[in-house]
Amino acid sequence: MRQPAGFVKSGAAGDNAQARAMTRPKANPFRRKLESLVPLSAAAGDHLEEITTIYDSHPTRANLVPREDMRGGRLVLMEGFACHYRTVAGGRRQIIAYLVPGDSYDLDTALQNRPDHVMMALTPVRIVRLARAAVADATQDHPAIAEGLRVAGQVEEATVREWLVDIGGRPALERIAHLFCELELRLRAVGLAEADRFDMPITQCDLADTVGLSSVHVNRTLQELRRQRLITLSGRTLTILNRSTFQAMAGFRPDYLRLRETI
Amino acid sequence: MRQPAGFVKSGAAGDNAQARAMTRPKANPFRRKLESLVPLSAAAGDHLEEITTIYDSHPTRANLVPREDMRGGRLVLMEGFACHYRTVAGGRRQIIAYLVPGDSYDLDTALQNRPDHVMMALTPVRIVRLARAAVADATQDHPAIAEGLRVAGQVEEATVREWLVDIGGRPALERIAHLFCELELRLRAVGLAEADRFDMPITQCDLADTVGLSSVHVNRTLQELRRQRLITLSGRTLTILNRSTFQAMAGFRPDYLRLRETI
DNA sequence: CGCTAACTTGACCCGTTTCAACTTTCGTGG
DNA sequence: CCACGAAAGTTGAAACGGGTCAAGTTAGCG
Repeated sequence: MRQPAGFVKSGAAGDNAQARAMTRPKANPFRRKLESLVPLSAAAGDHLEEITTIYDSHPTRANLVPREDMRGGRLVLMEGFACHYRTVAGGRRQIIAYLVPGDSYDLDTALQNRPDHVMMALTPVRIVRLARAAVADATQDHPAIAEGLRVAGQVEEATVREWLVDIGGRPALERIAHLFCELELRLRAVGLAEADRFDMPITQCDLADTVGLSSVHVNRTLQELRRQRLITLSGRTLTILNRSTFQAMAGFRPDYLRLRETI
Repeated sequence: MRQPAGFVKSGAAGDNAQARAMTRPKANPFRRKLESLVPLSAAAGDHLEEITTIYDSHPTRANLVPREDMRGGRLVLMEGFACHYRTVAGGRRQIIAYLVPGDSYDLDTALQNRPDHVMMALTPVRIVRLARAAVADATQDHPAIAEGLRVAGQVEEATVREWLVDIGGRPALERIAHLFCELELRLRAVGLAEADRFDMPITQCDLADTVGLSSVHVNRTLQELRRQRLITLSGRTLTILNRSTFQAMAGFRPDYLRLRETI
């Protein structure tokens, strides 16, 4: 498999309708994300949509947030996948966090990281850059938005701890399964997963750098997950075949994501 | 080796003077901790000392913060080591963070963790419980204190990410070495390490649960570190024999601790 | 002065890595 | 539109790091 098509092409006519439904959220993902964490008034939700209409596109592997501008601002991912990683002496790379549509992060805290911390697009992405003032306005006008962003930050922290536990001592099968459980819920929260099926454009190398395994072993583990009929993975579409069994096997408990409804 | 002596005995007469100097900070560790992160006025420093005079003691393995009281308060560790861990199905345990003297954490965020998140004393400890009002007063009277606590929180987050990178893909020797480098700097910052030597009361089982190895392998790795003359470890006293070599071997770079002077 | 927690050691086993070749997929340029 | 090239995925064989089990030894504390 190869890297996903760019937006120009995928936006063109002739697309498979189902694929579009799965990758194109019906509502603004930033709004949906915060709504998944805290109750939002219609006015607050509308406000979020208004400030996230102007975005720019970047291709796979683009380095997001290299510049010093936008101090105090916030980056919002509207479409595509990105990741936050750190390089280690020896050429290794550790992915620390994924960003999926609706996720955002503070540019100030990003800028005080070491230069070996990088934010990179894993697929073609669309991002909105909110200026400090825009964030300040939104949070002052709508306390629920401030609360939502605070909770989102706490979830981020909790997620890193969860990954630490996962990588610290679970065998390969459970590690990867746990990651898939998390992605499924996060994507479902913003309307990008239905019927336990979602678009998973992450390469096996990226997965390896996430869970601390070699890409060869990730490949074999994915085959094992398929062999045991726990998932299907054709093309870029991942389906979890029996959610409760799968979650139990992975030792996954969704509490740390703080979703208001976990379905 | 056995678990460390309780405070009653260690405070009694007949102690080795050097050992006392190493385990008894000259100044208030909470003050020193925040001073190591941000400049503090004398008034702010004195204020910190004033609010941390009343503490209570707990023995090794005591579960800290079980109660629902103290909402909005803050727990400050004044003496001894503690850790934050999570248990996993299968009996495994993953230590997520260490607390050394001067470290503190917010009881609100602690209380919204799952019940399988535990804060436990690794040695006999003395802790101060600051009520919400005490924290609010201190941060309002002295903005530098608020800033210091904010930075301390950011350092905590950065430390978890650092551990993730460490555990994600470094061999045993470097994993443990990296942890020792971090502990040395954190203890030095509060005056509990001198000449690259410090009191390391963490058992090999605890180390194992921290770095994601078996205790047997931790034991062998420690022997290997000694054999290579990188450290000495007699009783509970750890000495790093050649700091710059050791840090380089461990891939350790102290930036993430945000210490004002790294020496 | 014995009990118990912590540490140590040896042998064997298994999960995972490494290396290297090969196949498939897909984007691009001719 | 096809062919080429590069990125992604797949496979096998061999080596190794680390795990497990089980039996010790040491060292503090009561």
